[in-house]
Amino acid sequence: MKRKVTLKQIAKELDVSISTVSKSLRDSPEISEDTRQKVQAFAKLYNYKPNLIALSLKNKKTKTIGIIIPEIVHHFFATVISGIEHIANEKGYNVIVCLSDESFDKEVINMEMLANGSIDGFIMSLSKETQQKKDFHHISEVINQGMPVVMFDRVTNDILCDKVIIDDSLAAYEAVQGLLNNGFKKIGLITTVDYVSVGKLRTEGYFKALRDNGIAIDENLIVKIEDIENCAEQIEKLISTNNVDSIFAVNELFAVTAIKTAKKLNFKVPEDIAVIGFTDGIISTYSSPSITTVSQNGIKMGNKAAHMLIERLESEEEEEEHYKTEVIETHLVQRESTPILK
Amino acid sequence: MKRKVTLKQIAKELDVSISTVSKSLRDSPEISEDTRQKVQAFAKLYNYKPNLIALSLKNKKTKTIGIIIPEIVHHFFATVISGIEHIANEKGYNVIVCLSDESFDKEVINMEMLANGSIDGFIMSLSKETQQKKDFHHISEVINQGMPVVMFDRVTNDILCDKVIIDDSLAAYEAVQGLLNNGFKKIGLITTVDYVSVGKLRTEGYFKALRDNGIAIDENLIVKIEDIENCAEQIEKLISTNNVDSIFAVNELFAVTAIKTAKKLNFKVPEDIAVIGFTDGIISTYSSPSITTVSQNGIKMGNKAAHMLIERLESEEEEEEHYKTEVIETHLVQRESTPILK
DNA sequence: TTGTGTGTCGAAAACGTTTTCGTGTTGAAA
DNA sequence: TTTCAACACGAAAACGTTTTCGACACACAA
Repeated sequence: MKRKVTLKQIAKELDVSISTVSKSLRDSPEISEDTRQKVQAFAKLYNYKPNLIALSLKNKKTKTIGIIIPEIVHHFFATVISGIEHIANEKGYNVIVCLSDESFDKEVINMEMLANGSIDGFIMSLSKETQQKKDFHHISEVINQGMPVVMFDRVTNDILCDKVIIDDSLAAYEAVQGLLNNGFKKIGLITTVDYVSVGKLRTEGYFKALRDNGIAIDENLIVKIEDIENCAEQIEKLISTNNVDSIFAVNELFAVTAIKTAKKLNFKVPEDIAVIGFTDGIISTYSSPSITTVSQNGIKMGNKAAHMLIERLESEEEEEEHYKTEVIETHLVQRESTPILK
Repeated sequence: MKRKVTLKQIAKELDVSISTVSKSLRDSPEISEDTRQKVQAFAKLYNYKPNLIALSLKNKKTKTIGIIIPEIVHHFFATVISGIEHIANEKGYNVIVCLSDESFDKEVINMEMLANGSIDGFIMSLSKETQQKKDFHHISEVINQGMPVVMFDRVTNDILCDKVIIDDSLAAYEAVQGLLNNGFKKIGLITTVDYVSVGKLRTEGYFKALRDNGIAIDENLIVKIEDIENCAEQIEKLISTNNVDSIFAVNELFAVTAIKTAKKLNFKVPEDIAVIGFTDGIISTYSSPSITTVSQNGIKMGNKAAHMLIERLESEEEEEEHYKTEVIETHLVQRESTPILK
């Protein structure tokens, strides 16, 4: 077993100083052709590679991006990571991933941990608990220390920083409008509890679409799901006791559960009940029938977030208070769970 | 904006030496009660936290685990990461994730990058291209430098290190045996090309089950899929031209595609064709019909891999050549795509 | 001979820690 | 008064880099 070789060892072997070795390897003109070649040959032979930790310490830059997300076993978040990683890699950055498990405490702990030198900046999406508590001190603290933060998807107005989002409300509006355009009138809504920012926004889009079309809002058609484990029961109640002609669900899981439940109750999808979901993930593609859904391009969000963060990291010093919010466009992916919508 | 405070700054403010500050914060008995309290109070006030990069350099330990996987938008790999992260977090480690995108070159580059000091050890699963080329020099090099490596799922016998796998062959055998026990005779196989280690092993399990039951192997019933994009065509050909009574697919995607294709061709699942998949992911659960499948507990694999790596990292010096291969148990999850199997 | 470059190189600081060792002061024992 | 331990603290090295600055040798011009 041969341990990694250092500048010091090379210097000793070749009987020159450490500085000479360093300069030789960086092709400094200070060094004579002779010694430079000698050093470079030796370094190559022993496969010298500079120690990145030492460089990080010296440069006060780690070339590493910290990602904090609620969970990773989740198609959307996985695609975002993929999008981030791709750009990061391209620009010579590594990516360190921490999961909050939707817990405020874990989010705080992870952020504080990473903030102590391990990374140059954050890309994050808020945990449910954080959104519920509305406590963002850990984030503002990090920003105050001069560490850039980019938030995506689950963001908050209480923090000033770069953000990447979709227009959740508009996307939901368009989906519901699509149903209305095609004659659907009793549109059920399956959504999350209000403190989940994106759930709330999508719900607002649903409201607005109904309002704009002069349709009264029927609270009986709305299901708010707190615990995903037993969402099936609530959905079954919605479908069986109200004769909805269609359903708008704020995520894939609710949508596929709605379809399975409808089929179980002997409704045909889309003939008896049309279903539109949100987030174009693996479920929507492979469900039977496949699900018409609002695409939410995680790769693009990740790409954009990484670009924004890296740009801020590499721009000459902090041009603070010039934060941008990028909106990634969405569109309706038409599949089998609805008739073709005009 | 207040930057992070260092020992040096505290020392200067309090007019003591850096060593005194360091010792005070670590409750060294060398320091008088007075100064210790004074320093600790000051440190708390300014929210001092030691710089982890400096500690890494000093201790030659980063408390970070490097993960290299082919892709992250993949339910199984995501669960493994989740499993790793959970244990890592528990033990005070961070996790840095790199994606090889199934490319040999990216795998090599990422490994070399991380090996230069950024991490203490690797957990990895081989890219397809690496398995095809059978070139593992980058891995043996890393191991040679004294950095522990734990491989999972897609492993190779050419490298000696800790491994976490399932018994792919046995699991496949049992699945196929399950079909045979229930009277199925013409069992189609949808598998990958041979160089994918797990695909090959699962194929072998299929062979062995047929052999043990005295059933001749019919090459017409076997589809090997190279490119996942157009697997539907090959599967359609399998189903339409051979009257298979059941299908064993070596992953979820093949299984769900088989079901969709069968339905398209007006076969009923499971009545006309029963389908068993591999890997209990999101697709198997939410497909219609839901898919009977071999569970492959990614969380457990991740947990185990993390435990093995951390144990090796923290055991007193290298007790080399004592590598273990852990086999995670699997079992058949019975769902709707098959009759109840005895 | 003196002075001025020029070409090569090394010493040392810096990044932020921890830890070993040395040192000065104090008090008490001899 | 001398000696010695105990106490409290500081200097410095070490981790592995990069970079600034100074130094030395040599050649060439004045």
